[in-house]
Amino acid sequence: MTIESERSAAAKADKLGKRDQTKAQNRHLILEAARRVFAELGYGAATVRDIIRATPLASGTFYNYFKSKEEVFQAIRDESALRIRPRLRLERMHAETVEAFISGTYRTFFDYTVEDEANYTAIRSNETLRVRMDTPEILAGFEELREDIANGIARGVFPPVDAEYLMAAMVGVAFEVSEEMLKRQPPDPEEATRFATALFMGGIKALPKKTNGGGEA
Amino acid sequence: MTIESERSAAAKADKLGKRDQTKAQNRHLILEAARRVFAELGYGAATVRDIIRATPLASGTFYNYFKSKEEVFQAIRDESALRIRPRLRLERMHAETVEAFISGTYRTFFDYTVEDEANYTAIRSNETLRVRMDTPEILAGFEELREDIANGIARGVFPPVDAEYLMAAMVGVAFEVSEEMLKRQPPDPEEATRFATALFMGGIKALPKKTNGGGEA
Amino acid sequence: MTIESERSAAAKADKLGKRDQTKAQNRHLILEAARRVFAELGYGAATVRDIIRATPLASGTFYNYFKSKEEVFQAIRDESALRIRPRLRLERMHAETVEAFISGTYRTFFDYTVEDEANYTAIRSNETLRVRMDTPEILAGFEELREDIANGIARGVFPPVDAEYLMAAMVGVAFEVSEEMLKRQPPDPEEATRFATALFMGGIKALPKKTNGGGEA
Amino acid sequence: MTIESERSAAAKADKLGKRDQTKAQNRHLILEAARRVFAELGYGAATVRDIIRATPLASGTFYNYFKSKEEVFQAIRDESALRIRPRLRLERMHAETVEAFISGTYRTFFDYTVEDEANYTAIRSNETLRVRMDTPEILAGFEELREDIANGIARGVFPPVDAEYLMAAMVGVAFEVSEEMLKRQPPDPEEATRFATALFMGGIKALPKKTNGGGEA
DNA sequence: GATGAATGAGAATTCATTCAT
DNA sequence: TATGAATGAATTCTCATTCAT
Repeated sequence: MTIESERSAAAKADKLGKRDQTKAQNRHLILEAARRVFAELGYGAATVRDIIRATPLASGTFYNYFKSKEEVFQAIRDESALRIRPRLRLERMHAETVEAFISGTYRTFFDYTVEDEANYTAIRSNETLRVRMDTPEILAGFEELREDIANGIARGVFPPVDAEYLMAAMVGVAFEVSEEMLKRQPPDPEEATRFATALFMGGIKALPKKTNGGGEA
Repeated sequence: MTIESERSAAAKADKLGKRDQTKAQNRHLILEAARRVFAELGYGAATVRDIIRATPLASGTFYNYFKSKEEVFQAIRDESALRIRPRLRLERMHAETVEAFISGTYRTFFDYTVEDEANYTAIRSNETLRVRMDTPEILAGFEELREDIANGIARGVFPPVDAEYLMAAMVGVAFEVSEEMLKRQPPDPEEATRFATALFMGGIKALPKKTNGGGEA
Repeated sequence: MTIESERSAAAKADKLGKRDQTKAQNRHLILEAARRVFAELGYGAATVRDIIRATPLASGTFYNYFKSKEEVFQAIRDESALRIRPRLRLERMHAETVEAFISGTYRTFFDYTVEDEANYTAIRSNETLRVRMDTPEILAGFEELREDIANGIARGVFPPVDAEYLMAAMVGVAFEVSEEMLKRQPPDPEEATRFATALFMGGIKALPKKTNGGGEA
Repeated sequence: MTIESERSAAAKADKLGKRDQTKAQNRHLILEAARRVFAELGYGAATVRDIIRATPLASGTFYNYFKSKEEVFQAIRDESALRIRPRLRLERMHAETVEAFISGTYRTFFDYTVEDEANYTAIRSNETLRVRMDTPEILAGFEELREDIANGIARGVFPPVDAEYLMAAMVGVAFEVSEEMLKRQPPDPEEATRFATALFMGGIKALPKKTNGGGEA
C-alpha cells in the first residue's frame, strides 16, 4: 500500500476527512466573500480578484472551486435557497388569508433588512449617485413571490388580479419603503409593515380583476 | 466686405457655429451609445471602451465630453429626469382629486417610459443582476412627489397619511410596474395606470391615519 | 489693394504692429510657463500639455511658436542669458582678485536663491523623495562658471588648478550650502557667502597645481 | 519516504527554493533595466514601459515587484546608499585627524562611485537636464556625515566650524566632483580625492570659527 | 490541493499634433 | 493667427488565468 492510498484510506476513515473539511470550508469562504463583494460593487463591476482578495486564500485556489465569477454567482443563487427566502416562503405557504400573506411577507422582509442593515443598504452614495443593486438572493426571492402570488390566486386566497403587476408593486414597495424605514431612527419594521399591508389590503380589493383568458370582470 | 469677413458675420449670426453643432452631435452620439451599452451589458460591466466602440469617434474624444463612465450615466439619467419632472409636477398641480393626482402621475410616468424606453431599459441590465442608480436629479423628482403629497394632505385633498412612506410606495410601484409593463409587447401604459391607480385609490383609504402628533385616528 | 495687404501695411506702420506685439507677448507667455513647468516637473516629465495649461493660450497656438518641447527648452536656454547669469558673469568679469571672483559669485547666487526661493527650491518633497532639477538657466550658468575659471587661470588671477574640478566643487557647494541656508530662518546669504568664500580661499591655495601639459607641480 | 516528501524536505533545506530564486532574479533584472533606462533617458522621461521593454519579462510582472517608476528608483538609490554608508562611517570612525577623516571619506566615496558607475551615471540623465534625487537612505547618509563632523568638533579633532554648512559643502563636492571624475577616462579616484582633500584641508583652516553662542573667534 | 508569480490581453487615461473654423 | 475639438498612439495599470512548486 502506497502512502498515497494509505492517506486516502485514512481520509475515508474520518467522519469528514480533513481534506473534505478544508474543501467545504474553502468553498464557503469563497461564497461568503463573493456575496460581500457582489453586494458592495455589484455583479458586473466585481472581479474574481476582488473576491479572492476578500478571502485568505491564494488566487489559484479560486479555480479549484469555481471556473469563473459566473459560476460563483450561480452557486450563491443556489445556496441562497437556505437564507431569507425560505422564511418568506414558509410564511406565505402557511398564510390562510391575503392579509397573513402580505403582512407576513413584509414583516419578514422589513425585519430582515433591519437585521442586515449594513449589507442590505447596498446604497453606496458614491458622492452623488445612489446605487441599488439586487443580490442574487433577492432576485430569486422576487420570482418566488410571483409564484406564491400566482399560487395564492389559484388557491382562491387571492382575488384573480394581475400577478406580475402585483408582484412588481409589492417588490417596489418593499424596497422603497424599507429604505425610507431605515432612515428613521430607530427603524420600526412594525410600522412599515402596517403601512404596506394596509396599502395592499385596501388596494387589492380595488384592483381590476383578471379572468383567466384576459378580460376584466 | 471680403469673403472672410462675410463668413465671420454669418458664423456669428448662426445660433450655433459648425463647431458647436458638431460638439452637440458628438455629445449626443456618446450618450446614445452609452444608453445602448448600459442596456446590453449593465452599468457595472460596461466599460468606457465599450461605449467608445459603439461610437464612430476616437477613444480620446470621449474624454472631451465626460470624465468617466459614471459621468455619462449621470448625464443620461439627469437628461431624462429633467424632461419628465416638469410634466409630472404640472399634472399634479392641477389635480383636484386624489384620483386625478395618482392616475395623472402614473399615466405621465408610464407614457414617458414607453416613449423613452431605451432609457428605462438601460436601468435593467443583463439577466443576472439589476442595478438602479438614482442621480441627484431623480432624487429631486422623488422629493417633489413627497412635497406634492404633503401639500395635498395640507389642502385636504389627501387623507393625513405618512407622506414619506406614501411617496416611497408610489415611487417603488412606478419603477417596478413600469419595468413589468415594458416587458409586455406592446406595452400598455393605460393598463398599467389603471392597475397602479386602483391599488393606491383602494390602499390610501385603508392606510393608517396620522394626526399631527403621531397617533392614528 | 486687398484688405489683406492693407492690414499688413497698417501693421508695418505701427511702431510695433499690434500683431507683432501679441506675437511677442504670446511667445513670452509660453516661455515663462515652460520655465515654471520645467522647474516643477523636470524637463523629462514635463509635457507640452503642461506648458499650454500653464498658459491662457489654446493648445494649437503653441505650435505657432515652437515645434516641440525641445525647441522651447532651447529658447529658454538662449533667452536665459538675460537673467541671473549675466549678473554672475559681470561680477566675475570685473573681479580683480580670486576673492572678489569667489565671493561675488556666491553672494550673487545666494541672494538670487533667497529672492527666488519658491522657484529655486525645486525640491519637491514627493513624500519621501528629495528631487533636484537643474533648469536650463542653471546648466548654462555652470558652463559659464567653468569658462570664467579657465579664463581667470589664463589671466593669472587664479592659480593653475584643475578648472573642471574647481567648477564642480564650486557648483556643488553652491547648491548644497544654499539649500542648507534656506533651512535657516531667516536665510542669511551673507553668512553663507562668508562660509563658502573662506572655504575656497583657504582651499584654492592648498590645491594641487596643474601645469598646462598636465603634470602637477 | 516518497519522492514527494523528499522534494519537500529538500526544498525546505535550501536557503532559497527555486521560486525565491526566480523572484530575486527578476527583481534584479528589473533594477538593472531601470538603471540602464534612467541613465539613457533620464528619470523624468523614462517610462515604466521603457523599463519593462529593457527586460525579458511581461508587463504585468513589473507590478509584482514595484508599484511605480518612483519606487524602482528609490530601490536603486537605497540599495546603493545602503552599501556605501557603513563603509563611510567605518572610515570616519577610525579617523584620528581631520585629514584622515576627509581623505578617507572622499576616497571611499570616489572608489565606490567608480565601482558602481552605472548607478552614479544613472543620476545624470540625457545631456539636456540633470536630476538628482535623494531618497531617505541617502539623506540619512548626509545626516551621518553631519553627526560625524559634529562629533569630530566635540572631540577637538575638527576646529569649531559650522557643521551643517561643512556637511553640505562636503556632500556637494562629493557629488559634483565624482561626476566630473567619471567623465574622465579612466576615472582616477586618487586624483579626485587629492583634489577634494586639499580643498577642504586648506579651506577648513580658513573657515569662520563658531563659538557655542555664535560669534567668531 | 494550495500557492502565488508570470503572463499578456485589455481597460482607463493622457499625449502630441492636426486642422476646420 | 488663434482656437480648441478630434485623433489614435502611447502609457499606466489591472485582470483572468495558468502552472511550476
